[in-house]
Amino acid sequence: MPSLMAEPGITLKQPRKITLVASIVEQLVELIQSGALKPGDKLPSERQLIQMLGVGRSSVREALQGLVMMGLVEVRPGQGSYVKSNLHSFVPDLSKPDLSDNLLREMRLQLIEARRVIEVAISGQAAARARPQQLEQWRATFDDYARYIDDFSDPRYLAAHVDFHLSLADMSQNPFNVMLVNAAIQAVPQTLREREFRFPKSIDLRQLRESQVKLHRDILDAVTSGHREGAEAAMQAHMDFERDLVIKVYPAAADEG
Amino acid sequence: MPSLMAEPGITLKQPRKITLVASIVEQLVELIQSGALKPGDKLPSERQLIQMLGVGRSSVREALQGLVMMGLVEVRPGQGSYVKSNLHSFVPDLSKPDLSDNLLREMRLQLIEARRVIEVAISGQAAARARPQQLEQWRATFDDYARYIDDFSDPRYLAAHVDFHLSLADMSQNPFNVMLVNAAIQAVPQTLREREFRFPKSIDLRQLRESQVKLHRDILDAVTSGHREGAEAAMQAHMDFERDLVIKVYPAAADEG
DNA sequence: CTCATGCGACTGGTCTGACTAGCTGACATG
DNA sequence: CATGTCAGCTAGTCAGACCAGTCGCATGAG
Repeated sequence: MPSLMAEPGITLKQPRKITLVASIVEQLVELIQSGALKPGDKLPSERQLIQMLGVGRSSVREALQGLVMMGLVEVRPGQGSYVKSNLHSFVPDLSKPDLSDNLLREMRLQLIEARRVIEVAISGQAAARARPQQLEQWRATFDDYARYIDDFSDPRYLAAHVDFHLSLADMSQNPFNVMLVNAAIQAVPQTLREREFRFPKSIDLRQLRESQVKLHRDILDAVTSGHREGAEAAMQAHMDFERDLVIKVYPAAADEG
Repeated sequence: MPSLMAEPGITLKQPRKITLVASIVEQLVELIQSGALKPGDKLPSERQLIQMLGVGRSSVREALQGLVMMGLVEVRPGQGSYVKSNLHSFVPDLSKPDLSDNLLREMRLQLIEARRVIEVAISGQAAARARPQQLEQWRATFDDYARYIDDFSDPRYLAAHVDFHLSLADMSQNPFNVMLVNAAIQAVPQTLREREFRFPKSIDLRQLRESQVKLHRDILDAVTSGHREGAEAAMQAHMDFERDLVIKVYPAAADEG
């Protein structure tokens, strides 16, 4: 049989194989996010879900268990499963293609606003507390970040970028900061990952990359040199840049009630 | 048969009923938190776990699914389950009784430090953005908080306290803030919940409660009146108080390397 | 000897059916 | 009308079966 190796010029994407349970979780989360299931609502019983979904009970139960762990759902034995009633705001799914550009823009700005608060503070704390060995390793992470930035979808780039911010939080010597940054990063899934970047022509990609590398290098240098205020300012600049980028890429629409 | 109703002077606590799955999750989380299972380590296979635990496979699988949702574990079909390798710092479990008082003190101070950053910013934003109807509902939450504070372990008190901070985040009109506050609160489990409060005699409990109610009322008033700086200052004061309380309750030990 | 093949023993993924325990509401009984 | 009972729901758990990947090792072809 002919070899499949080294076929030139073709790239195959491995098919999105998803587990049954994950797909059930996905559907239920979407129902909650979309508001079809409101806080306090009763979910269909397990037996009903089995029939509606055409799957086994174990799959349904594992999916529900997942929702419980996410804090979205509460099960009451003998009664049923309910959407948690004290769900305040639920973070919208940025990956949903039917999100209007306006809403998407809004979400990204909100996320940047929230991240700014914690990242700036963390940056300052890291500048004051980072250990030499951590700084050394962090620089290597930055090098990876800069090396792979040419392809925004390169997993190595994405991993290095996430690692850059997580390591910074780690250097603040406060594990709860790591937790918070991690939570925030989890909320950026499709913004950085699968979603295609469709920049307007007015954006010079090469210059964009250079700016971003510079902004990160500034953070690196400021934190490394131990200047608290400088580190905070550098992170502010990074966040300002991201905010302005979102504003440029998603120009404000004309509507608005 | 004699009536059980209206027996005066007795209070019954409902027994802590826990689900099998929850107990398995608890055990595994503890193994990871304690470091017995390190990032990248392979968990026992499902079949091994059911023998070790003496439970059915569905229980084990649901527990694992929970760990996956918590982001602690990753399952690779055909290979096994593994502790996620990119766990940077893992938030220590404040409920473990074998944590030294020193470490416990440290953890609480760190959590307060992290919360201070986000809560202060959120408080200011909420002051500027809260909607009248939200403020009205928030006041009701505060009333509950103040009403039930006499018993720190009363679920209604705990729920109201959590709700107070979540609602504040909600009023900042940024869902990601709610997410972050929620994450932080999740990290305070045993600090506020099951762990018994053992205050030194030097602490006047009645005065403590009064102070805490006042601090929260100050936040409520400042946010309600829309004074951004005042709201931030009130939250600062709240966090300062909590920090000082920890310092008082857990006096610094003499050791330290 | 080298390396590919293929088999067997593992892994998790899913389904089924059965049984328990707890909740709820209707209905019969006093 | 109040009370207690019971039938029909609910989730919790278990056991066993089968599938589909993965991995390692023995075996056989080159």
